Order: sequence, then C-alpha cells, then structure tokens
Amino acid sequence: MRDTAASPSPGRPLTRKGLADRAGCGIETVRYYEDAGLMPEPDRGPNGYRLYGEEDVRRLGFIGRARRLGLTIEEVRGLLSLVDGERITCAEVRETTLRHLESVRARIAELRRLERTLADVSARCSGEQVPDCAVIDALMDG
Amino acid sequence: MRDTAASPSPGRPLTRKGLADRAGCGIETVRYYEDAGLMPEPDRGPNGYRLYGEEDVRRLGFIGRARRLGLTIEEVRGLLSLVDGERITCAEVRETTLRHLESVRARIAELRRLERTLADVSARCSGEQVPDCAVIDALMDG
DNA sequence: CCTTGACCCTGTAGCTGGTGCAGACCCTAC
DNA sequence: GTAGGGTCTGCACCAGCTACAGGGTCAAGG
Repeated sequence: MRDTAASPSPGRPLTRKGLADRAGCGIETVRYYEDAGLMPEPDRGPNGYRLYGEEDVRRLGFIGRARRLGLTIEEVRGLLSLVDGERITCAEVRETTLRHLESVRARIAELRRLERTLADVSARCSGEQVPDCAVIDALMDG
Repeated sequence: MRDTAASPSPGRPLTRKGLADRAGCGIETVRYYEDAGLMPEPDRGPNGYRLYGEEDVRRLGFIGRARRLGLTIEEVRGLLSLVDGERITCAEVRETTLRHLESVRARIAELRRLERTLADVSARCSGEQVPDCAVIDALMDG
C-alpha cells in the first residue's frame, strides 16, 4: 500500500461522522459496513465513541468507489480479503473486474432491448385523449 | 377491452397455481400482488381456496409484462388504475411509458460510463501473479 | 378405508444495500 | 444551566419478491 502524504493513523482520530464525511457517505452506512464485516471494529474512546484513522478513510473510500462501480458487497468483500490477506495478485483482481465488466455489458444489452420495445410500443400510441391505447393492448394481450 | 376467443371467466375456475402457471410466475408472487393491491381479492370456493378466471390471467399477464419492461410496482399500479377506472386515455399511458423510456436511457448512459471506467481500469492491470494491482490502487487512492 | 403426495391456507422471516428513528447518553459553547 | 449538536444501541422500514412453518384439503392408488 502506498502511503498518502497525510498524517498517519492516530494523529487526531476521526469520529463516525468525520469518517463518513471524508468518505462521502452517511454515518449509518459506516455502521452497516461494520456490521457487514467490510470495515473492522474500530477502537473506542473512553466514552465508547468509535475512533477512526486515515486507514479507515482509505478503506471506506475503496468500498464507496467499488460500490459506485456497481460491485456487490460480496465482490467488495472478496477484493478486501485479497487486500487484507496481503496475498493479493493482480490476476485475481483482474478476474473480479472482468467478470463484473461482463455483467455490466449484459445489463446494457438487456436495457437496450427494453429501450427498443418501449420506443416501439410508445410509437404505436396516438397520444390522443381517447380511451383506447396500443400500449395497454400490447401489455394486456402480449 | 377486446374479447379474446378464450372461454369467459367462470368456465372452470383456476387455482392459484393454475393462474401462476398460465401467467408464468410463482404462486407466492400472486399473493404478493394481491397484498399489494394489484390483483383484486378473488372469490373463494367452499374450502376457502382462491378461484380465478380468464380476467385474472390477463391482468396478471399485464403485470408481468410491465414488470419485465422494468416498470415499478407503483407505475404498474398507475396503469392499472387507469384501466380499472375506464377513464383511461392514450395520452396518460403514453406519459408513463415515455417517462420510463427516459429513465431506461439514463440507466444505459450510466452503465456505459461505468463500462468505460471498468475497461480502462482493467486495461491497466497486468494480470500477472504479482502482489500489486492498478485496479486496487485506483480504488484505494481514487 | 387409509395413505401418499400435491396442492391450498395463513403468518412470518429472509434477501440486498442501506436509511431512519427512538431513547439514551455525552460534550461543548454560551 | 441549558441548548444544540454529536454519539451510542437496537430496531423497523423500503422494493419485490421468495421461502418456510404448521396446518387443512383433495384426488388417486392400493
């Protein structure tokens, strides 16, 4: 792992909201990822408050970016276990990524078929104020 | 509504499974749509069994096709209330359809951006058995 | 007549990926 | 001292189903 120029972990620890803000997610989401085992159990202050460091910001950012790329929680968990285990290889990561790329392409193809159907069906619709519609007929008698 | 050449409603009523099979969905789904108010409360036989007719087959088929086109339950409910109210106009249906078409196109555009990002990121991946991966770096330090 | 197996009924819990709320505590500033 | 923010926990909720438990019913076969 490359080190960022920022301060190392226990400079001044972040609260849950601080972490959430830094990573651009909600505080409940942090807890959810913790429950789901994607984020480790953090240290606690004397008042029981969670304390986070820069590592957590990076990790939560990783999760967020992966999720925004559409990876499932399980896929993210897989990548994180590679990272955590230090036994990460580029080949393994590539496999997850390409598999996901395939599924994205499949979803695009599916949506394009859908788009055509919707365009076709709505083109047959006169759009007038009449109680008779080709869309409804198509759906009812399809 | 156009009449189909099939037998009218109470020829020999269908059971829940019969209806589900005809419409190509599971029997639990039928109950779910009933609870959700998309399907009407059916008549019951003396044993309390639900009894369905051809109208129900058509309606459930309508719901299934609309769902397969990606309409939400709420959108389907909207269309059905137009159908039920008999005050259906082509213009109203067209509006739902076009709005949905827009959202499908937006999803396609979003997925295409995603596809490019994934393709880019995986192209930077050597795919070798080395403990260092451009994908992970991109996600960690993005 | 009895059993087997398929079906039906209801209520309820689970799934994914969070979001939000209640009720309690804590901490800081004014 | 009190107002406001923050934090803690546990829980319920969203879509859109799916599945299971624990019972009842029914038709066919032996």
